[in-house]
Amino acid sequence: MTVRNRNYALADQLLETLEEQGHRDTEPRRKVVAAIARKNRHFTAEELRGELPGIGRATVYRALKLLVQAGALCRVMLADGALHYQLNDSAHHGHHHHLLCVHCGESEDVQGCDIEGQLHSLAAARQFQITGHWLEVYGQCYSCADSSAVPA
Amino acid sequence: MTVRNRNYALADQLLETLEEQGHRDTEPRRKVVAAIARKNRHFTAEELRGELPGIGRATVYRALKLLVQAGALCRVMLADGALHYQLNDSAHHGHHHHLLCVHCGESEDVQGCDIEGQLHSLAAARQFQITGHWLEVYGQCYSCADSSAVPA
DNA sequence: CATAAATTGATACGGCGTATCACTAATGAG
DNA sequence: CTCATTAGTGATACGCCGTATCAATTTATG
Repeated sequence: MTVRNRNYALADQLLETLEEQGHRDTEPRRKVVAAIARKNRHFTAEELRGELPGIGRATVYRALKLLVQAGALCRVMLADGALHYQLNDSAHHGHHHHLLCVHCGESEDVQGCDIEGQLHSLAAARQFQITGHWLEVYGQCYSCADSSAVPA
Repeated sequence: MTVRNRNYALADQLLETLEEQGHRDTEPRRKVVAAIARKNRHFTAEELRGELPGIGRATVYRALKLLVQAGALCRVMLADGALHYQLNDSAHHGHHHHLLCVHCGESEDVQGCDIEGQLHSLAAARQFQITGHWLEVYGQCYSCADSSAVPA
């Protein structure tokens, strides 16, 4: 499957997700979703908007919100506090975390971590009922750590 | 020690911390620090500012930034995305996390959690070098969970 | 095709933090 | 103590980001 086709398929899938939630299939929405499907890393709302001249700001933000609600996108907080969006791997639609490379911006999903369990046992001791949490992990991915090592 | 005296002592301690960092002891700064010392829960910059009429906005924000840098305050992200500030317990100046009650706003510090260790072993398997992380835990504290239970 | 309902996008607003810059206050040397 | 240096102040304005509003448009559906 070519990149072009993969993106088309993904875009269609995203649109379909929205339709399943009762949202209409509109021309601007199609364009927003297509632009998102082309992304291979996390992005900001404004970045996306810049790629969609002629489409209103509110429309872009609305689409992002709907996709987050539908679970197709997730919000990622970068180390500098900037909010980014990232396509959810279809295998990772549930709750997961990210290893964010502060160097190249790559992110890896973390699924099988037992942080929940640990938090709950910790909270139980204090009779605190956990309803949710937010975790971001920052660092360097393999290739960035490798290339920055031993510059001499 | 009375509450009043405790607050004075804390304010002095905060000012001293700033002076150790090479910052001057100024009248506006003193007032900001005093207002912070009076806080017994997390607060927003604007909330603090509201309590300091006559003091410039920039001054309040600058003081907050300095205190965060000095480790006397920490930034807390609430579940709704609002950034709050919270006095660091002098025993908790190092890295720690919070259990935030979304009901009453109380927060409890979490020190002895092994999340770091867990993250590192997880990252090691992917050759990802962790340099930092951000974790907030949301839920209900004991008294809020208690009072909201069995309303009948 | 006609109607009802959702969507769009221009505009404006609001929150939040920071840059600028002339003015003021604190500090330290003499 | 006095003066010069330097940090700090605060009014203002700016910029980013997200959202409310609302008239006009488009979509879905009977």
